[in-house]
Amino acid sequence: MTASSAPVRQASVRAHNLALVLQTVANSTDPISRAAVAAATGLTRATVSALVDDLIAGSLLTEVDPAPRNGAGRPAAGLRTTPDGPAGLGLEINVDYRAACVVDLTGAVRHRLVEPGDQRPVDTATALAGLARLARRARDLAEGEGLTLAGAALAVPGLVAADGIVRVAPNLGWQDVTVGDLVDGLPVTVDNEANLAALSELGSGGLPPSFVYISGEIGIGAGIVLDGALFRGVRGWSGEIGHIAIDPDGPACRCGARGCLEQYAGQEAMLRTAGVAAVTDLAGADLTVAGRALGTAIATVVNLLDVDTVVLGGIYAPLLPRLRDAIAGEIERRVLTADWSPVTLRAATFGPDAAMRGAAGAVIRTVLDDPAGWLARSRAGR
Amino acid sequence: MTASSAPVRQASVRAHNLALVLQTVANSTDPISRAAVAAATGLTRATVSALVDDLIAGSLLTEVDPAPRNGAGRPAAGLRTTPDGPAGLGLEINVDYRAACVVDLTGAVRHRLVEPGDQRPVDTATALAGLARLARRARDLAEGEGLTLAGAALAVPGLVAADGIVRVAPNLGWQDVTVGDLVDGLPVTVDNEANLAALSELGSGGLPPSFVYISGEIGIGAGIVLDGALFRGVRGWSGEIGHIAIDPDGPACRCGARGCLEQYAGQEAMLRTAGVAAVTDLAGADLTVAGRALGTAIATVVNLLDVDTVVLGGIYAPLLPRLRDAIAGEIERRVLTADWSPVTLRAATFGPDAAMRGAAGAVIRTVLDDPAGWLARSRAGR
DNA sequence: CGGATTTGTTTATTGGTTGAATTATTTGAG
DNA sequence: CTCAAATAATTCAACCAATAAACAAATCCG
Repeated sequence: MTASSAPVRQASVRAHNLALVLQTVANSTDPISRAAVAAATGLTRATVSALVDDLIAGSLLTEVDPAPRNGAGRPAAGLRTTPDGPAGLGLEINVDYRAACVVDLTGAVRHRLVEPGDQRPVDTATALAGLARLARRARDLAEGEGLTLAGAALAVPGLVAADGIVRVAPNLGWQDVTVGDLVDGLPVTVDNEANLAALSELGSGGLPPSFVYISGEIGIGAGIVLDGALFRGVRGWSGEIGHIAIDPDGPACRCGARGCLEQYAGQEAMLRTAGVAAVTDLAGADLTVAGRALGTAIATVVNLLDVDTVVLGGIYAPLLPRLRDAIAGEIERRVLTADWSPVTLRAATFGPDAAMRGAAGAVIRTVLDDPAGWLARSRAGR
Repeated sequence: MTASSAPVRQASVRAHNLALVLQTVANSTDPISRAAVAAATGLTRATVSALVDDLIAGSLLTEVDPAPRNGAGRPAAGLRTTPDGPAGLGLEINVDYRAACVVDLTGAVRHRLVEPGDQRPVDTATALAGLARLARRARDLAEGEGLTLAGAALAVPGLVAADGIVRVAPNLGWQDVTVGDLVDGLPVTVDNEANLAALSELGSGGLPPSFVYISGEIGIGAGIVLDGALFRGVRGWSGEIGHIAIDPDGPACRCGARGCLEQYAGQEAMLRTAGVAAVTDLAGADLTVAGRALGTAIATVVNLLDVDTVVLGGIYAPLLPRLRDAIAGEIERRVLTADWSPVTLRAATFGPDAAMRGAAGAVIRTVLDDPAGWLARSRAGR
């Protein structure tokens, strides 16, 4: 059944159009008038006005001075998303730091807290307690500025099941961890680091609605974005690109198989191959082996999913100039359709903050996607 | 922007609920009452009655004797999709035959025409003319029974761009072919054979909403179904699994690369490895090499997409018993999450007719997905 | 035979968009 | 300086579709 098996009533019409108007305003770089929103969406000006009234009353939009216009006519009132409305709390825990940030509806990062420190020796409960402390600090900062947190999202370097339980995060030593209540009462969703980083790239603009983000860290993960939405797979662990087979008889991998991509293009493999100790030293090294393996893997992804853009993040982003030729060569050779449709390789725009920003962005996206729900919840007092 | 950038008016509400009711009836095995539809959809009985009236007037539904029920109460009137309403024309052209079938709204195959014969020596125009002749014969048969063709779909063993142009079908010798008007005025969509075969499996029921169908013919293709819908990729050529790399230094492939899956598990490679001449002889051969390669490829797909069901079609379907161990072994070894979430391997239920049936099914699916549009078009006379 | 029960229809109400008319505010021409 | 033209936003009656509740129809069971 394709017709999303839920009945539609008039209230859903309003909910949909409310989201449509809000997103039209949010996606516009300049302040935009009600009339322009009407033209962009296909709704009438009357309807847009009514919807905008609701959004302003619920402090999701504000009127600002419009972009100056020339010619006759009554000047428009500009609309923008409010910086004072709901905000998203983005959290990240990784091998050598934990971090939090608060992003408002306009997309601006209002606060950013980073606590370096090896998280590995710490046991899970202590790690979660530290994360909760950090999250509460961020919440206090946000509420001190009059922001209302709409929720929190946590980026984890591991496999996260659809129900939010962390099945395994090898580099943190986590196994079957339920994150639970970090900040009293605030709903927390948990997701894979690469997935959330992909979302942050999507939000950065300038990318097509379908692309694959590849995150190079100790492990290698991919966030798959199809038609503007994250593709999580049936159970939540799509994008495990680090363990696709490059050579069936290649070196043994910690996963038990042989010749996984990670054994060629993972951080440790690259350091070993280059014979250097620090990631920064890779900038001068010969990365052909890693680049070809990565290119083979990307060719596989493109053959399967027919995406035309691949974003390289994590340690790959700064190394892309040295990796590009080897990757592009394999794509050229192995992608069946490379002749008609070139594949664009891009370095990620956000550095190490990508996952954390994506997490915060995922929260504000829930508001942008369902403003009616948010208005109802915030009217119900909270 | 996620809110599918189209405004919603009242008419869209009706269109959506019309589709919801129609699909609820279509998905029910037994005749179903208006009250049961209301219970299943969450609409009120009054609304369902009004919608059903429209669907009956437009001859998409008919009243039939209900499934017998015990207990008190007024007996229900049963609802079924009509066998006399719109029908879909499914077409297929392949290396050694062309075929057509007509499927009605109930899913029954009303007519089936197969013309064996090598299509390769024939030039494109002649091949299309032959296809058009076949299609018109099928149409005449359908119209002779009072059916109205809602459209046609053509399955092609090759790469089909989103605009319906066949970029290349190597085994037919086609290149940049526009199919155009086969049956005067009837809209024809063109799609890849594996994609349409996957749709026919989806329609057969008993499958989860997300799975991958792998078609083994001369080439190897995959149809990717995510959440009940075919995933076609950005430009239309997703699922090119035949050319993902199994061994970067393997045998040269006709695509120019080395070690593609097709060189291990394609029909010709399997015959060569087994040292037999006919596909039927493979049933007694050792297929470990092909099975392991296929298993490696499937493991890659599962790692990337996190699907839990893989359907094997084409020549793989009858060979699955001999392939299964090798495939399952590679999946076990290479799928990171194999421990928690087993991958189900299935043989396809439809044999060589799969693509053709899927094509016809794709047409009737357009009616099931948008009955309002169909009613408007058929009211406008046609 | 009559109450209970379930199906299906009728009718008034509600909610949300539309379209036309109206008001508001500017530019520019005479 | 005033008035017409132009553009923005609001108001209001009309319309459409779903809902809720009452009602009619048809059966079962005691």
